[in-house]
Amino acid sequence: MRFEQRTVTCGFLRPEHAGQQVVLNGWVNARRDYGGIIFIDLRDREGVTQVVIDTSHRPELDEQIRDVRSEYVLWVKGAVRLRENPNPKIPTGLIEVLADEIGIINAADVTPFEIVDDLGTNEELRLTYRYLDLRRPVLQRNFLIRNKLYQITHRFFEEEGFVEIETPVLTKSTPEGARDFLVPSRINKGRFYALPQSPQLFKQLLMVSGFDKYMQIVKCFRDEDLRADRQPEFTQIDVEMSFITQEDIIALTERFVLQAWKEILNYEVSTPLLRMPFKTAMERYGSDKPDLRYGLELTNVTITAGVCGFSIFSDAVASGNVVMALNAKGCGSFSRKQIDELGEHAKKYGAKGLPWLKVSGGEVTGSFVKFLSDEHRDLLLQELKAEDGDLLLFSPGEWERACIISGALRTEVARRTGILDGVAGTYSFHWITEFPLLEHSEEENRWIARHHPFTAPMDADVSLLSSDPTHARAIAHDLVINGYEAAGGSIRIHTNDVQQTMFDLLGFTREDADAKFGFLLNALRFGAPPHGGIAFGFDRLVMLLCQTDNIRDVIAFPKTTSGLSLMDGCPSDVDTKQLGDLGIALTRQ
RNA sequence: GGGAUCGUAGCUCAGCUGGUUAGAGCGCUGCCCUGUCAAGGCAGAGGUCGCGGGUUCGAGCCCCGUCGGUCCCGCCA
Repeated sequence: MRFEQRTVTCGFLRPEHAGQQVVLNGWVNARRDYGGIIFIDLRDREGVTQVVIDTSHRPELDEQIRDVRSEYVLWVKGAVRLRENPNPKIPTGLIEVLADEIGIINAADVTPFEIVDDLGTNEELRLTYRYLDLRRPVLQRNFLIRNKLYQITHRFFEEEGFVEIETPVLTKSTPEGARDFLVPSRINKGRFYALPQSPQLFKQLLMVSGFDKYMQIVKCFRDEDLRADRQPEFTQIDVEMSFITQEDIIALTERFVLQAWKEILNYEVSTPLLRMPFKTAMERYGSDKPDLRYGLELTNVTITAGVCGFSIFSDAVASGNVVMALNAKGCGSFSRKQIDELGEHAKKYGAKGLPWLKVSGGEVTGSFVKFLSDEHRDLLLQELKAEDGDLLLFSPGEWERACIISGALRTEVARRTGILDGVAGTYSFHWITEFPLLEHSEEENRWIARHHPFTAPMDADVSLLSSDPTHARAIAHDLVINGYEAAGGSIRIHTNDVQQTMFDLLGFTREDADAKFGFLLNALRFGAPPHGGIAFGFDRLVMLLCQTDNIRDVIAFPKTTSGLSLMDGCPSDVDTKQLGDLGIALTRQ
């Protein structure tokens, strides 16, 4: 099959090229047939160029392109000329190519969906034919942005003196944290590798080795349930440094984000970024990754609520719980049905109900107003700065749970009132710091690490480890962008004894700790430098840069929420020979 | 593990309280048309209502199961 190679792409030509002879290669985006004259829009990843077939100019072409339909692959040779009727909607809209010769490079069946941007097609079909979906300009743009971020990342960290080192993909399964994807070992039957949830331990060991500044763009794997912003395999920018403090990590991260947003979006991130302790974030926004593009802050009304006479509140407070409240500004017009829907939303996060008050025309109504004295009612209104037309939503409960419920209501109210739409296209960057080091697992009835068990406690809180572990804070930092956890890291424990103490606290026996993390404990005995780092969720950064809230829009071949790849059909059955080689027998088909 | 929601033509959807031959737009096929770019006109083809079972005189619609998509809670050190 003969075809002439392109001399320009489909996005290249402009009026100054008029008169030039060119060759285009591309896909048929659309065909408009007028009998004597036919227009073909030819598309490649750079753009679309209109090709004109004029039968009075080249009568033989009419027969040649008779069969040409959408998504055929063509080569076209012809002269560039200015259009009679320009199309201002596309960059090449001032010119067209008058075809002298056309060849069909390959035919195409009718595609299962049209290759257009404003596609209503459901994702199931798009993922089944992902290679066609990826022809759509909107997705092509996302992957060009993704590529830009790869390049910026490598350049930035290179210039900062970092060295990229690859860590293993076949690693040891560790019990803490997310479920591992396991890989059976054929040579060592009955034993398994695990795919890394992150290269955490390897990068710490590289610090012990003296590599000082390490980075890697690396695939990580977590066998947990999926979400709109979560895939089982994902990419992170993994960073670790020695002889540094938390300030160095924060400053480095800010320089990186500044550069990425500048180069890709020409957006000026104003640094230094706001920092907020975990506790403040929870109290004011009900989240450890609050979206700060809008206010709508929460209020802790525990003191007033405790004595207001409403037993749900006073009982909660009497048992050591709190009452958080949200003033949903201007939502006083919400119907009973809408308020009930908010209540249902709150219940998803563990609320038992949703007490509310409404201020309308100087009148206060609500689910529990009859239990309140005028004095306590007015006090609550005052604390919440309630004005006419406001809706007040209350969440009694255990502190963190009550905050989370109120925070979920905050987000939902922002969505329903159009506040979220109003901030689309803007960015808010900030740090959350001073995370609790530990949290208590009811399920396992022991302490578990909130971040991971290698995170160092804040110097001021080291003594709390033995006396009051709940209140020990970690030297940890999360970068939050528009309500997404975009990066997270910490200063690590770099001495054997503190790491051992941590494992003790987490309920590991010495033997356990040794069996699972002995190699780390050993390494910390041989002169480990103080170190720390951060890991960026690469896919989430790309999501934010592309302004999509679906992680599948920035991953070329993603899985569905049940972990399937609809295109190639994995995970799939394997034959018994393969299983036999691995020494594996299935208990159930 | 749990909740919500969806599955009808190639695509997007409509289809009332269970009742005749399941509709529309786009796409597709054919013909016409020399300036369109969401081309237009005329004609036409195209359906196992995701799958299996049940209730009923009768099921796209009701019930049970199952498969798949999406969103969320739990989970995600």
